[in-house]
Amino acid sequence: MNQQSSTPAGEDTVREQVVRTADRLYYEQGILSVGMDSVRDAAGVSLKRLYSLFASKDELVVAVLRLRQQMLRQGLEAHRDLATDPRERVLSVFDFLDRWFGEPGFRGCGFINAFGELGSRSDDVASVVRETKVDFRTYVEGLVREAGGSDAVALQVVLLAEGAQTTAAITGTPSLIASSARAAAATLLDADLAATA
Amino acid sequence: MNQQSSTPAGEDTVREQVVRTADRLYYEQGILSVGMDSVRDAAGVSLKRLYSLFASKDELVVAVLRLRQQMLRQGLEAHRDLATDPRERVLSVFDFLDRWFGEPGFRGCGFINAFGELGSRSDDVASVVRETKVDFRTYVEGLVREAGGSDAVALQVVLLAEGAQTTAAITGTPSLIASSARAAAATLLDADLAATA
DNA sequence: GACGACCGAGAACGAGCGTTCTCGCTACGG
DNA sequence: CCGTAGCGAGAACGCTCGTTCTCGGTCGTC
Repeated sequence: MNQQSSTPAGEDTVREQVVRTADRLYYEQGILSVGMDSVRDAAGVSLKRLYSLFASKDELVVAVLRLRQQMLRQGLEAHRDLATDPRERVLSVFDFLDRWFGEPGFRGCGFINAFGELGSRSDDVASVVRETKVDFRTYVEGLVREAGGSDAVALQVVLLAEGAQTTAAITGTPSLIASSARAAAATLLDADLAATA
Repeated sequence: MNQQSSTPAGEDTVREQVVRTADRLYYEQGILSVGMDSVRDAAGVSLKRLYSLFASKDELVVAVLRLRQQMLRQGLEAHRDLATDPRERVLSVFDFLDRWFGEPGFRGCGFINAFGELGSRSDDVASVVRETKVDFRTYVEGLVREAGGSDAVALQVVLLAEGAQTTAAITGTPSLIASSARAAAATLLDADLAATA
């Protein structure tokens, strides 16, 4: 009990801690394989407290996905901000993916996994996943526009990124996948710029 | 009882009928949401018979995925054989996808869905999915080679196809996705041919 | 110092489901 | 005509897991 708790800030911290713990377990083992008991044990809170923070497992899952969405966004933006050239800023998406794929414990896109596990059972989960994918597409469209590209090529870049994630997850040998997708995106972007010029 | 049964051929037919029925239910509702009872009801066989044909649900799932792999292959080849130009034969992959995405009840790639649901629980299922994806990649590499393209561009075509499936499944609005991926593949293939020429 | 509200730990409950068991019928062989 | 093997229908069992309940202790308050 190293938490003073009982302050509103303490509550927020506990909630965040639970979400982070659940995210890790869910991503490692799959959402359906991780029961509330496991979350309780790993997060060190009681079931009662768990259910006072989240009315149901569904709500916890949604909170986890929202956190993950936020972290995804931050990772993308961090890599984007390393580049100044608009073309490079588009391609930074694949640098981010490359780095991610190489991390130990990479198990594919958490949103796609969640959709596969729960998409047909929970409308809330399906909505959050869809929302995230729309966000990602909008993000890429922004970068591509700044590079002078069309929304059509932005969609193609999105398809490459999604395909890279799926393929990296399933084959388990993601070494060349992100760089291959990056090269494809560069070719498509350059062709689009040449065509609309 | 319109089956004379007791002949080996009859057994095969029953088995096939069960696999087909399970495939439909699994694809529509997700594998985890369909119990053996539902398969029994829909296929019109007893549980005993079900378990005499398949030792476990896992075995049934693997059989379903193998059937689906076969049907996928046949669909791809049917579209491929409509074209004679090697470049068009590569792009026929996306004509197949376009047609598939437009079908009522399209719910994404059954293998990716199965992997999301069971990949972390059943090694057999994970293996079959991986195997299918490797097969697909090999198939595309064959087509691309005949068009004079490299394996590198073949991988890029695969990434586009995978990304199209994922995106079409999650957004639920697959109208422009396959044609967009097709155009991207054409651009990449042409660029590769020009580069290696 | 006593009382009451709160909270953690874990038991308990109920539903879903994979798998097996039981029972009764049917059909075939002697 | 009888016995028996096989099979279909569905009950039953055991496990998992989401959710709720119970019990005991603790801490703040009068």
